[in-house]
Amino acid sequence: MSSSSSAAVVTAKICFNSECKEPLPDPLPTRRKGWRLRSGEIADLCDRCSCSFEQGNFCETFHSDDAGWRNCKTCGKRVHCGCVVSVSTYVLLDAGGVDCVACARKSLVMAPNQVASSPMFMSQQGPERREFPAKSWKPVSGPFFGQWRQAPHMWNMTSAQSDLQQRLSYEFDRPNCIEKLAPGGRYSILAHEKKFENISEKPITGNLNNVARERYANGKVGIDAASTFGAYHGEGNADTVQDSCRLVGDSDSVSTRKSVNADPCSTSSSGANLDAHPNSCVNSLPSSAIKEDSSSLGLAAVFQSTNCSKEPTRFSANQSQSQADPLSKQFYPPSVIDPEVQSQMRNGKTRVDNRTRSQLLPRYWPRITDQELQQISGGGDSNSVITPLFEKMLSASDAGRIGRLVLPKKCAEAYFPIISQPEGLPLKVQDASGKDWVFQFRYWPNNNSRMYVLEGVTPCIQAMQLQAGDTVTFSRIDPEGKLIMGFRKASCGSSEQDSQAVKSGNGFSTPPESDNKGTTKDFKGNTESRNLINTPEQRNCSNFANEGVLQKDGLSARSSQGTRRKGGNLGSKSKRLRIENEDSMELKLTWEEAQQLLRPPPNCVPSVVLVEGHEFEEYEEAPVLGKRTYFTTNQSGENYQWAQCEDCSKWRRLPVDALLPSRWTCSNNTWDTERSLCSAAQELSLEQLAELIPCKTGAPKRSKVKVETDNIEVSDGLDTLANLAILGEGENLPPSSQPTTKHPRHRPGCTCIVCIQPPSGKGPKHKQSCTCNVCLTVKRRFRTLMLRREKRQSEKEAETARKQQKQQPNQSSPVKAQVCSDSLKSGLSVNNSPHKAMTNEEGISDEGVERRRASPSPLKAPQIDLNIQPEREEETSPKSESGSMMRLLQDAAT
DNA sequence: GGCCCGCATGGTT
DNA sequence: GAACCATGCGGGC
Repeated sequence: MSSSSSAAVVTAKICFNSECKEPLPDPLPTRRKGWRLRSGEIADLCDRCSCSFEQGNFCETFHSDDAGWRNCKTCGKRVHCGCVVSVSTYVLLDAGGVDCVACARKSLVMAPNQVASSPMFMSQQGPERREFPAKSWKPVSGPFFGQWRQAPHMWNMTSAQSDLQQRLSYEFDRPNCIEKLAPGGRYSILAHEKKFENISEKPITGNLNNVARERYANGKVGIDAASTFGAYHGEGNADTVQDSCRLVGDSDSVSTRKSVNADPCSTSSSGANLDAHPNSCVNSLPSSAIKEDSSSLGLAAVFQSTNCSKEPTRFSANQSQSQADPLSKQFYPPSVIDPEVQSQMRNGKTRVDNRTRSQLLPRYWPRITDQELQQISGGGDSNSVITPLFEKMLSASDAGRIGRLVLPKKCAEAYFPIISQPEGLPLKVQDASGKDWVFQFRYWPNNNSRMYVLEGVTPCIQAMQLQAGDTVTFSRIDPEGKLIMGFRKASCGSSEQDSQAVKSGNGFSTPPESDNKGTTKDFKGNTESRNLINTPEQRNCSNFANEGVLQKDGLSARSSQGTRRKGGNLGSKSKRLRIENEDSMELKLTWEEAQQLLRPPPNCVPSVVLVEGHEFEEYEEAPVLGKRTYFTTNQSGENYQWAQCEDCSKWRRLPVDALLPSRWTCSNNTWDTERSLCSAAQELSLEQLAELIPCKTGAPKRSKVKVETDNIEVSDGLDTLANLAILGEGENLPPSSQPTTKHPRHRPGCTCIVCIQPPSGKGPKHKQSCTCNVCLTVKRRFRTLMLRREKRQSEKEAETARKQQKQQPNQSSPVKAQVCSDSLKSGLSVNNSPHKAMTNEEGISDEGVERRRASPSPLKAPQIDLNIQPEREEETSPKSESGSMMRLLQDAAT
């Protein structure tokens, strides 16, 4: 970006200063300060002129006799207002006259009536306001409180200045940013001034002022880059962006238009557009440019209204290219900016952006196309300048019902108002349809840091029909400073598109942001990527979906995929999800099995307690894990159990009440001395055992193992339970014999039946007063099932009873009293019993209840038989006792 | 019991 | 190893 590259316009190798024209070495040894030419290039100056320019006395040196000198209204200092060199050293005052930039800055900072707020601020009052001493923005009263206007005295500032004001309000005043600035960063007006020292060599005419005043008079606020650009070029009364664009386009080069129109490689400062290199097309970017740190986080673009887009010069020469070139349609993180431009930006833009930018994860870099931007601001002010800020792919929790969108910290701190209180601020955000949403921007303290969230996003998320994996984008429209929220659906991205996107690799729109390494080549071959955007399918997908910045293209899909964390951030920290869906299922199943392995603690004498009339053995110690056995009944009805030797794997028949340790061998077979040695033959063949023990045949749920491998299955269950036990205590005990005082549903020390009840139903039992979840569930479930069954049984009877009731209406009351009495006897609370509730609610007649007293229902018994399985009894015989308490408890436990 | 709020936890970068 | 951030979880309503 030197004059040598535009020799047609600028005489190469001589100082650009017409007053000097000193020959320049070729090539220039170092980069020198100079102002920006209309072509976007920087005037090359000799050492002396460059030094003078840099020191700010260029005009005094070379233009002292020229017209345009004025005095600062505040300090009286002479200010040259007649040339581009000094264009950024003064500020036009509303009441006329000028202020030198130093005084302007003072007033900017000091003016008490110009306490700036975030353009997005809703609350114009309040403590948060203190955090915005920045000074150039203030709210404009009116219905659209989200719109902000530049302070009147600054209205004549350049767009870059105005943009600076905005960024100042967000960044400059942040302590951290100040801190970053401290080492020499000049993130101040002067910083921007510096940049605008490079505007153009063409002398400024009065048009600039006129333009500014006209815009002021017309109520137009802020001067965008385009108008400024036109004005700076003295192209006449560039009153609007369109005008300026046209003027620029009429007289300027394609590169100029590109710099204004399509070059996204500009900073958040509108003025950065002016800095765009004429060849700043990403295609031409050297790879080094990509690797270089950018100088700005924000990406500014002059929004071109639809009518403006009709301007032939707006898109004219560029239009086809623009449409054909996705890169020209997209906004790129500054890292793709021409390194020279970056250098320029660095000169003027401070290190804040550099640092912020470098700290921002690529996944948050905005990937908004200007197509989207146009949609964002569709119908908006054509003067608007859209600055894509950042984007974020919605996580499951973001898109969930909680309504909290977690904001990347860096992004929140860079682009949203500073908040000092966790309560934060209401933040007004406009979606692309123009609908305003108000979110609460706040934070939570988190590990000596902050976690920023937007609360209340659910309605917006739902309105946009977003879900996890979709991407929301945040942009800012200047000069209003409105926050714009767009979105991009991930669902539309097809694999084909993805592959195309991969092939095209069009810069930041496609690569997985986590992969910076790919960005270099990603900036090549973007034509293909643009075609991708314009495919009919994509157009369909890119329908604005009635408002959103909807880019259902492969780019976004890839982006979404790319942003996905390892293991995916969709559906949550997927590991947890996997545990829930897979491991926990496995755990649950093995737990069911493991319950059958529980044994009463050794050398522990139980105490007998009554639970609703039933005796339970209470052990002071938690149960231990025993060996799994299988209960069978022979033809004579005799019950016994089968256990497998740990050593020889032979099956031994044992008494039904035998309780085996976790490791049981033939030598422990005290019940059958003939088979107390592994050498002894097995009583039954494996085939016979397979028939005898159903679980060996695969009939039960998890009996997919053969007899020979059954111990493995048992071991699995043991291990599972042992692991659970290990979580709690018993480090010195072998896993299989550790007390199981911890398991998923219970607390340490729990003595509920699940923890202590052996599979046989014998041994430890829970307290009558036990209030563990399982016991309560058992009771509740029992009652519910009983009542359900009772209800069904009595429905027919109830009908008959009603008929009888009609005939004998006076008999109902005594019956009801009797029911209550029975309920009390049964140990159920009358008042709280679901029995009563259901009875009453379901309208079961008293007659029916009375009849139930005579039925074989367990409720009629004085005490509940917890061993009853009403579900099975419904299907079989009410008197069936086949169900076990353990089964019921297991059902309840699961 | 459900929802919301605020914080804690822990996986990921 | 620190920071970030997605999500879990407990308490309050």
